[in-house]
Amino acid sequence: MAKNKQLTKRSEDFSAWYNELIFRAELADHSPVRGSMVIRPWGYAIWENMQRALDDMFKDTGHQNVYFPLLIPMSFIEKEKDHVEGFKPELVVVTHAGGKELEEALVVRPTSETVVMSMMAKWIQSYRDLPMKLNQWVNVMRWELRTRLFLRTSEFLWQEGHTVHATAEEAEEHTRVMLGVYRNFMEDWMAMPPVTGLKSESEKFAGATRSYSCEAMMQDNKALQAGTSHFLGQNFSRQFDVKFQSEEGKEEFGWNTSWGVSTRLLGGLIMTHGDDRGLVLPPKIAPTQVIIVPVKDLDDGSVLEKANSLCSELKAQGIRAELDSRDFLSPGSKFYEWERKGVPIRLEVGPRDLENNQVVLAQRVVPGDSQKKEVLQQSEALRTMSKRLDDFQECLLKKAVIRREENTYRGIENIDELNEIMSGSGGYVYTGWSGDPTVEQTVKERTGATLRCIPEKEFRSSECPVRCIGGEKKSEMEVVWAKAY
RNA sequence: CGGGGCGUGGCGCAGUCCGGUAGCGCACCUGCUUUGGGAGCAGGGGGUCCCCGGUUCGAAUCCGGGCGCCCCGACCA
Repeated sequence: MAKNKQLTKRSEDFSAWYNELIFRAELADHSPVRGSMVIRPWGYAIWENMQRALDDMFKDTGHQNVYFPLLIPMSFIEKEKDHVEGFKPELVVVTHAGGKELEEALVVRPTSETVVMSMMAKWIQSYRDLPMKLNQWVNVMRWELRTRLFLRTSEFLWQEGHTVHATAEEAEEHTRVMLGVYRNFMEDWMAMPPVTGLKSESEKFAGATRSYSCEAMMQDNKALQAGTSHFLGQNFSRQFDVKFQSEEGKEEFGWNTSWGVSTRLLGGLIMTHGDDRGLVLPPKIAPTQVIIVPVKDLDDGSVLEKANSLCSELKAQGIRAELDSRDFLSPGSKFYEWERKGVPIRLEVGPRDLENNQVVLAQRVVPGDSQKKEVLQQSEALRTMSKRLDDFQECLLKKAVIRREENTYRGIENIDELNEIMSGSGGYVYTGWSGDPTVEQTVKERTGATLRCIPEKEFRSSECPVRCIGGEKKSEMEVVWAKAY
């Protein structure tokens, strides 16, 4: 009977598992408009926790939040040549308003570099106004032919940071600082360890001089580009006249950066930690960290009373605890529901526990994946809860790092070998590369893998490969290949 | 945009070949009994069968046209 209540297994059909999980965990739903989604309360609560953590990190690195309008004049988008070419196919354009055709079409923002720069040009006079570091939390729209909840929808939520600096060095440095912020956030909060590095010319942001990215490995061994940080050079400054007077009194163009992460991170979260029973949430971003389920209340209501007091005591410790007091569901059905939704720890309280001052504790994930419940003294449960949540968080990160390393291949020297890995289990493959874009193209065509990034030093192999994967030339750098979302 | 599949209570489907009272599971509502891993019994509510047209005494079913969604490819956070 419980058969159709179970998720499709990851091993059977990863993609079906992903979709089902989103519906069953009540994270999101399809909207009436093709390709866009509704984020439901549980999914949005997770996003809010992520936003809060990121926002604090942005503030700590000297940024201020702003809001720029949804509509951007078409002419703005067209100013930067590469930018317009990159975005043109995805633009949603407003041509009519107030019952009349507009004189100039307006674009629903696909990203806001152009409008932000146009305003910054007005606000910046001298080097004393620099650096200017702004961020906004907004929705953006890019018309997509093929969409998937969280991973690729026509409208999505994100933050976009935009900064102006007096020197190229400072801007480049800031680009990397923000890449680091993203990486720390993904590791410390989401337990989703990315490989970070530089994008190749063909993969970089439309309009950027250089793009850096965080590439997180999903459980199907595909890479998810989970955050990007761009050094824009003076490309936008020159088009939008972002000028300042330097200390020496000279007029100069500002140097820009932009960087963003989106609700796509939620897709990454699902595919990093989710299992065949449902979502698994890192405690730090879980809307509910501990769910308390009362089992069979007594006539005097003492079970519910005890459950309630445990909940208050956990809350007093700053733990996000909730009591599930719904009386029309059986305890078992609640267990499944909260597991599906990924709550890290569950406490069960019943008449038996009342007598012995104990409580039954079940963790969503435990080392070794056993599903054993523990019986604890109530005092001990209260005393150790915070540490358990920390350990849980740490355990998820460790598991994810191990999984990434187990599916990483080094010392691969030719396309055939790479192809063999890609047509099998997949994963991250490190090889040498001459820097020749035709090699990149060939690899893509023959293996389905794309050049994810030129990794930062700490990810590189101890010995740099000597041969380019293309075979003919010498290797100039080490790169990471993977199939990608 | 090319290839494939599907549109039937909220969800998942059967019924379509061979036209004849619109069904099943889950969910939902009411009551009683239950409650330590998806409760049981009894009763109940809910459908323009994607849309438009045609054939027919009669269409979910046959014919014509349209629309939508999903999957697979090229483009993308």
